Amino acid sequence: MTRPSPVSQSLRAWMDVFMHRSMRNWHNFAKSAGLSMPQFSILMQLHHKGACGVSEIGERFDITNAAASQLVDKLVQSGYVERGEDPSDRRAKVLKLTSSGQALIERGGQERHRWMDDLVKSLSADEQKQVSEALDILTDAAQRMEEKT
Amino acid sequence: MTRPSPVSQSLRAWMDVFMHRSMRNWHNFAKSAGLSMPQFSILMQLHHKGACGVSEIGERFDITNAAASQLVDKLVQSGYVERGEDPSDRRAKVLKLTSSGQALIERGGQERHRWMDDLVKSLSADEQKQVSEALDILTDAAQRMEEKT
DNA sequence: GCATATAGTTCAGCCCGCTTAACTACCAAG
DNA sequence: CTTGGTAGTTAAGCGGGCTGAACTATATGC
Repeated sequence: MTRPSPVSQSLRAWMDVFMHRSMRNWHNFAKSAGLSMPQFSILMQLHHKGACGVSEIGERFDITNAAASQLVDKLVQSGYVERGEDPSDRRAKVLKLTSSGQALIERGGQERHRWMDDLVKSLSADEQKQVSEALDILTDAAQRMEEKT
Repeated sequence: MTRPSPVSQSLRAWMDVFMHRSMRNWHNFAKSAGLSMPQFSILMQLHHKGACGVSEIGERFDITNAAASQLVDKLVQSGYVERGEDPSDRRAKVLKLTSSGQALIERGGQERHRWMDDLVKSLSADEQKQVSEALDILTDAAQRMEEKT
């Protein structure tokens, strides 16, 4: 058992402080929009990764294509997702957020992150710069790791 | 509507990526343990806040006591939670993690930590130092804010 | 052209989470 | 002791997520 590095410890501390609160915000927002968690997760997924097919949804969430198809269908009927044809493969569908879906995700982001603005305001200008740069480094690294999986 | 500062934007970007990843880890781990998300959330709650009664579970997750009672009962039958008597109030129950439940939560924590450690390893030494300092600043600021509320 | 594989849909059926309502057991105040 | 409130359980019923299986339609390799 190797000891975790200082960075890992900082990361864990950060996570422990904020995980619970953010999770609850996220869940409550989905619920208030009349969406189940799986449904909202799909919207998040489309927002993050852009348009994709039904099978990719299934793979991401480790469910069958049947389940993915059914979930997507509900989102289509709710007006949050557009299910278009793929011109290069007439079997495939192209799923993308509608403007309504986009707006929902953005509104969720605003609500979930409002407390972050207050947090940022409590920092000095120098601290803000430092934090900003460091978080960009982390975000880039995390996205690179995500792509590799 | 004021424009978010660069720091806020960095913070939001990071939290988006981080939450997305964390949710998936969490969900997969719960699933692999044969637990639903609500069930696993209750275990997390008990781990974080310690023993409590059934009604407190209901309040935390904004569900009726009936629902809380049913969820808890499943966890008791799975051997993760002990439902004991409260000597000071014979109506109330005292819910706490069994050693098996404790072990499960800790194992879940290790899996999350592994991802973070991998993330840290993908950074240079300079970047690690920078990130570590920044996260400590954030965590301290957050805790100061927590105290004021 | 034909066989096989792939993308997606539909359906029956199951389990789960949740609510309402009815119930037990207990506490606490008059 | 009675009355009213509180902690928790149970049961019926609803809707949601998920699966396996059967199906359509399209793509691809021989």
